[in-house]
Amino acid sequence: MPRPRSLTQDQIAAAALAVIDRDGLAALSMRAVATELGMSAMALYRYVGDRQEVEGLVVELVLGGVDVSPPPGTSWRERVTTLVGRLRDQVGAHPHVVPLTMTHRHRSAGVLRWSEAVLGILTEAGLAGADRVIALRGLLSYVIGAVQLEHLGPLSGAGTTVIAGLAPADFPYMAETAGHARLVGVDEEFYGGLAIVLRGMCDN
Amino acid sequence: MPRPRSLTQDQIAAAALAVIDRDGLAALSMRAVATELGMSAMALYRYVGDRQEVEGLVVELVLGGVDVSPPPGTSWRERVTTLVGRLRDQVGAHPHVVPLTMTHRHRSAGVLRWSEAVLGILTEAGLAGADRVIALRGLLSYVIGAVQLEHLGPLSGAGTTVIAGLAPADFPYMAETAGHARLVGVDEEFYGGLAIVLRGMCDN
DNA sequence: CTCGTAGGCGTACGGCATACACCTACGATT
DNA sequence: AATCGTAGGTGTATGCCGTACGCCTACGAG
Repeated sequence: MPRPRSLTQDQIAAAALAVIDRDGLAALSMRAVATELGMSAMALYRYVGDRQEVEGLVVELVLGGVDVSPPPGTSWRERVTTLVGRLRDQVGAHPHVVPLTMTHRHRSAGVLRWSEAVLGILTEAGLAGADRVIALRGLLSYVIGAVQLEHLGPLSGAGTTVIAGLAPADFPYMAETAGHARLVGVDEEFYGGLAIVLRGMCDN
Repeated sequence: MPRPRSLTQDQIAAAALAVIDRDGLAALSMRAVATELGMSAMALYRYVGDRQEVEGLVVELVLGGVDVSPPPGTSWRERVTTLVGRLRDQVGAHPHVVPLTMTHRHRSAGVLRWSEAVLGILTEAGLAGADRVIALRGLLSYVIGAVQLEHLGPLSGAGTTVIAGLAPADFPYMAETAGHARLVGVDEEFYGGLAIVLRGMCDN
């Protein structure tokens, strides 16, 4: 009966994501999102309960965009690798939202869809019961950790600074490893780690 | 010559951790830490540059407390498992700091010491070069992800809410897995996933 | 005993999330 | 076509936050 809505939650999510992509996560505020939409800050509260909900919408926008259709691939490992890679790419396209993805991951329907797809493949691989639970959880753990390691890692080489200022002689393995690490590309590292997890998951 | 310092960075870290443990991460503020120490907020700035540095000190306090002395154990897998378990326990003792550990992990000398110890064991296991880089990174990814999954998971069952409100029929595997998941304890889940990673890391 | 240094504090500013009261645009009803 | 109740949008205000700045003063070296 009354005045119709002029905004959708998707538009709010898109505006918030635009702010984050452009100005960084620290710049995300109700005021900034409202400005992005050409409205007053308080108008947003007709559509969301609070700032946390906006963050949740952003995560859903990013994670919900992952294609979970059955991927091609001869082996189940290849297919899981494809799904994992798609998730990684989607997050990688918006690196600033990484810290949000963990705090809000559990509320995302997108993650649920993705997990469902992965579970289907794991089932085909012969996993069931507790083994399958642990395998999914292990895989999810690896992906979450690896994405973070990749995107909120050194952050302008601060990590190297710590190493350098801390008597390299006391950390012979780390020093040597750092040398090798520079030769290993981020993709190789990510998919290499993934291969480890998939290899350990079951025998066939 | 002048007035001596009355505070150490450790005391600041301990005070901040006390605030976090008692009132949650959201309650961490310069004012709260200062009150905890019986000082004015601005007095803290004689010891730290900004709030981020306080957060870093907290992370270092938590992560630096991990015992990295060579653990007993017959196989290298058992020894790595011990080190990983110690790290998990330390974080588990202060669950509210979990979100901080990722943002500040790369600046922590404690993580460096831990990594060094793990690298030593991996080397004994016969790993070297790029393989060892990838193995360490994979292990770290798993630990980071698993700890997060464990501690900022459902958060009062919000995750289950999403599943329940989203047509369980569309997620047959998830529904079935949720049933099994309830029977798998958090420890079993964590160490089961870890075993997967360790199994896939090398052959011997 | 004196004095320079640096510790500690009070105040203030700009920005944040958001509660609340208000005005008003609008579609359903007459 | 006129009316009216509802709900959208806004302005204002409150109480937090981090932190810049300038002051006072406790202190140890001389």
